[in-house]
Amino acid sequence: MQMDIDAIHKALASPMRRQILAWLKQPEVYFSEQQHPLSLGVCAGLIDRRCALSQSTVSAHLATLLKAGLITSHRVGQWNYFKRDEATIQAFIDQMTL
Amino acid sequence: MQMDIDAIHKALASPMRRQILAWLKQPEVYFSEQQHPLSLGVCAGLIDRRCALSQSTVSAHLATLLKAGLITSHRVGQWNYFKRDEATIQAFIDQMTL
DNA sequence: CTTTTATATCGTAAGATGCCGATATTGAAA
DNA sequence: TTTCAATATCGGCATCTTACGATATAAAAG
Repeated sequence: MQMDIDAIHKALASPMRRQILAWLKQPEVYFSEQQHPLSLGVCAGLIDRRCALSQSTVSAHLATLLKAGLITSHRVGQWNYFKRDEATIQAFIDQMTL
Repeated sequence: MQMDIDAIHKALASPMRRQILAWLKQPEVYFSEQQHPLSLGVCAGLIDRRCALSQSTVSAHLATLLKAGLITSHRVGQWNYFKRDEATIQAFIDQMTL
């Protein structure tokens, strides 16, 4: 599995992005209000609401996490669902000898 | 053990700093030319030479790693020796659930 | 004391990042 | 086909980061 180690480290350098990743780890805790099944992921709007930031800024953070491969996105109708990419996350931790 | 998780992530966001940490993992491989015992650490000048960067820039990178607690420094005469702080590094990896 | 060597710090410029509001896009609904 | 809702993208600032050369500091050497 090839990863962009540098993109991942840079993505993780932001507290907000680490927070988003943490929230996505327990969607049933942090996003229980979502109408659609959480198995799809969490839609951008709900993540927005948790961050005290503008919609455009949160969208950019999600794009950064996505480009790093730490999350995946899945569009359904007008919603875009995001979830952790556990395979990439685990692979990153495993190779992370430091 | 309290760590500045954010400072560590930010320190690791630079490829050059990750490279320095990697070199320091095997000083006998990368800094065998050092006259003084490697058990002291590796002196700044030798690290300088490995990086294709100015002395002042490398000094700043070392300061960043130091502030994050990823390395320690030890001055002896006119030299400043740096070595990895394995305890902090390991503690960081351990808490790194992501 | 003066000079040399090793390293840190300062001032600065270029580029990257983070944030915003405004606008574009996409799909659903009326 | 107009409108609405969800999200992405754009343009613009402000701040942070990285790099440099120049200078300061500290210790050793002469």
